[in-house]
Amino acid sequence: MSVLAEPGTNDQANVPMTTWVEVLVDCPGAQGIFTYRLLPPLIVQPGDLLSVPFGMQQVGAIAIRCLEQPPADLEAKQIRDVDATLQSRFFSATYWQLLNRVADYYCTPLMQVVRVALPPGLLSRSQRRVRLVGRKDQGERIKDKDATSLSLTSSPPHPLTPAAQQLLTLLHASKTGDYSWQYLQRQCQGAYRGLQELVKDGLVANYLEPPTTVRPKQRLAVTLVASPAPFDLTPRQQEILAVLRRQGGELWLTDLLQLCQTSSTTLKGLAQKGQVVIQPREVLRREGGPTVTADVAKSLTPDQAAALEQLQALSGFTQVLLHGVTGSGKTEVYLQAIAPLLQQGQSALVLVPEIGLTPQLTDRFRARFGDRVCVYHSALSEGERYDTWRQMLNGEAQIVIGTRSAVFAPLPRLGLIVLDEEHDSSFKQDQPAPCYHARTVAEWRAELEQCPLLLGSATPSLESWVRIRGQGAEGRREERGERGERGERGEEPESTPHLELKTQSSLAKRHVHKVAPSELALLKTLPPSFPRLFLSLPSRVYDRPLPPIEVVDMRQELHQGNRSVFSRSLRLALIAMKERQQQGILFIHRRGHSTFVSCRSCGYVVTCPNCDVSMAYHHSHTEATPLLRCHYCNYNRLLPNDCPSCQSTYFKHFGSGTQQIAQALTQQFPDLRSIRFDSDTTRTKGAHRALLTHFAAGEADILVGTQMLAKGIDLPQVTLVGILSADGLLHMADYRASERAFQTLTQVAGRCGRGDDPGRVILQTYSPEAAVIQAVQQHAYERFVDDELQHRSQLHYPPYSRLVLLRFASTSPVAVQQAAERVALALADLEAQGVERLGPAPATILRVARRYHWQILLKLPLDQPVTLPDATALRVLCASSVSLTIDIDPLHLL
DNA sequence: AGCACGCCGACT
DNA sequence: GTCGGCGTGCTC
Repeated sequence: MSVLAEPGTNDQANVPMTTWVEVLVDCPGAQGIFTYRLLPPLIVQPGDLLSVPFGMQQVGAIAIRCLEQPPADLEAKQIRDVDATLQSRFFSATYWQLLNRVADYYCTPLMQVVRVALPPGLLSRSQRRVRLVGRKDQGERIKDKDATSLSLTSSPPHPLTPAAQQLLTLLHASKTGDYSWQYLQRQCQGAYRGLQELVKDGLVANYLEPPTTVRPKQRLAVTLVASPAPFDLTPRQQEILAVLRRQGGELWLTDLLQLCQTSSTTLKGLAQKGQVVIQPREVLRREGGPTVTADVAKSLTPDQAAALEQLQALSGFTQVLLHGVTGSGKTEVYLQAIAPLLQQGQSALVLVPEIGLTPQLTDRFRARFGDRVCVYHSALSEGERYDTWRQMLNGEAQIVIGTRSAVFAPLPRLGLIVLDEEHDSSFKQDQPAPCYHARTVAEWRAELEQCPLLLGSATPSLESWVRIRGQGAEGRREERGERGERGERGEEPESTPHLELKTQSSLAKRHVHKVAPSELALLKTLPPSFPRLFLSLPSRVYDRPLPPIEVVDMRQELHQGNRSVFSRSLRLALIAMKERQQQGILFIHRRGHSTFVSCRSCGYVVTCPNCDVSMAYHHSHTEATPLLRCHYCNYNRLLPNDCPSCQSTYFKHFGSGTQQIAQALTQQFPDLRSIRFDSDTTRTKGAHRALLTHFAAGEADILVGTQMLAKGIDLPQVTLVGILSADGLLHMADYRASERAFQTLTQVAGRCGRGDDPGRVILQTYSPEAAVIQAVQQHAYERFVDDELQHRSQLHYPPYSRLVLLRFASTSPVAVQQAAERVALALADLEAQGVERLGPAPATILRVARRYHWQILLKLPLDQPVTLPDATALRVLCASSVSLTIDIDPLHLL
């Protein structure tokens, strides 16, 4: 029983008789609008997701506009029929505006944005497959006289070419005698010719598998029907009815079968006699977290109470920055801000950097709000994601906790969006387009939905800081970008559900095969003035102090003869910690064992065959086979015994990673038990939670890990944090290196002293005089921000400019370079508009996974509009082997 | 994205 | 001469 309206069930009478529909198809390179015909039983409205035939295949599409007449410029025979409705009525007017804005700003075709907004699998396409004909198990046995020709051993009408033979062998090897055409093409040279031959001989069939869309999961339920008992019931049947009655009259078929030890035939008999009804029911696949004990609102500190009060006084769109030091109880503020909304029937969206890292946050929400909390992230199975998404459409107020893609969750009546740890860079997508930042999208969404956006962090990003607090301590510069007119976007007339959905620019120019705007419209928009609010939680709950941070100069350690990775301070602190039966955290910047392996004799360094990087040494325990792993493409190889270059046996590894530290720890502190917490040990589903649970249960004394430790985990027993070396973070060739270092170090330091026992932090470094280290030590966020903003402003980096990164990639080193140079030429006249161009230049790591990378970085001024060439126009300049990605507001300039 | 149609090098 | 490579172009 679907909770969603079926197409055309409600106001059918109001809908004009439309028999044609204009759609956007899910096919890269097929931008623009296509018209389809609707055959009578189908009724479609703008925003419905459809399945349509397109060329040779079957693809997903979105209805944009309904027509009462076929377009004049198309012949009737050119128009094909809509195949089916996949999902009806899910784009509200504001939601549609949001998607358009994202597509527009990030220079992405609208359909790509729709794709990230939908659960995966909803828009699937048909697949070309090849299968053996006449296999016994396929019940398609061919007449006897032909049977000999089907056997692999006997000869077909004529000898097969090698390609055909190879295909046949492949197919015979498969259990089903069936492969996707794509797979066969990869496996076999000249596959196309071979296939034609085999099809002609009738040995294989080439067919199109229809799209397999995710659907609601159905289970058979057995329901008792009140009816006079007939006389012919067997004792077994009577028994079953009795069981069913005792269980409340309704059970899942499988449960009933198990309970009664009976067969479905027996049940069918009962159904035939009208005693029960067996019918499919929709079930929700939901990720069932562990059951948590309910809790109630905690009493608030004065700071928390003040923040909450101001939050609750808000109405409409306001951007709020909640700057709360580590351990200041931001989560409790979120929880109490959401509680009344829920009671008023409003929903809330909570975005977190990585859901696996914060099982505790999810647990707290579940404890407070029970099953009105849903999690939504990419680690869910396709079915779970689909069901959760679909359930949001049913209109019940709820809370969704999710990672960046959840910013598109179709929640009804949004009352609040929370972005926790808003400084975290995983809110930015940098792999497939659209390269969106969830914070940016959340801002638009909050504006469109007229609700507050709450950004929370102990170390806010400079962008958010400047946006909400203004230009910095001395009212810096000429107040760039602060006095823009209000963006016109918010004032667009809202389309009503029965009107067409507007795509920003496409409808006017049908058959111009571009939906992309002719310029990067966003870049012309100055930051509009908007309501904003700054909230601060300057101290920890229960007046717990922030942990003192002791900076240890590792150069001094070395001078005084300590060559260990543990300074004397850290060593003593570890021993003291163990004595007091407390727990600690050791932070290392790098996973694996050591950074690279090289030959002492000739200097040869083992590098990845696919990428221009050295391979990392991985050695989990003494008996394990040592491996070399590329951290860029995950290529693995065995550690060679001797140098591949000079055959010397002096092979040594340099630098230290989590594995090595964990080993050193067990060597030097045999009674300290440690758990490694990095992306190697947490790769599997639920591993985060499991490791944290073990640690919390006291099964280890020390958690050894990487960046992951910095992400909001709350472990009250931890009293010691050791930062093995801060230097790896400091010396990154990136304008954000300082900001990131400050954030990571502050966050890691903030993991201790969250319980009743005070904490302490030992920060080891070779550059104790670095400004970042000083600022971290003194918990001086604002001073750090002011200094950093000075630098950014001098160098015209964000937030005093906006960056656009053009990334070129290709397997051909020549083609990428040419493409980058040609595009650079095309961008030459931007200088007149005040744009700074850096590059074209080879990327820091030229080759990753066998692809060569070049890039161009543009710095756009904030105070003057810029018109960039159209994205598709730039792509035309590149050879077809070159892919061009446009990354707006990139975070990583690798 | 697929898949077709259409133009140039190594084979019968 | 043809076969068979894959470089452009279209899909309502």
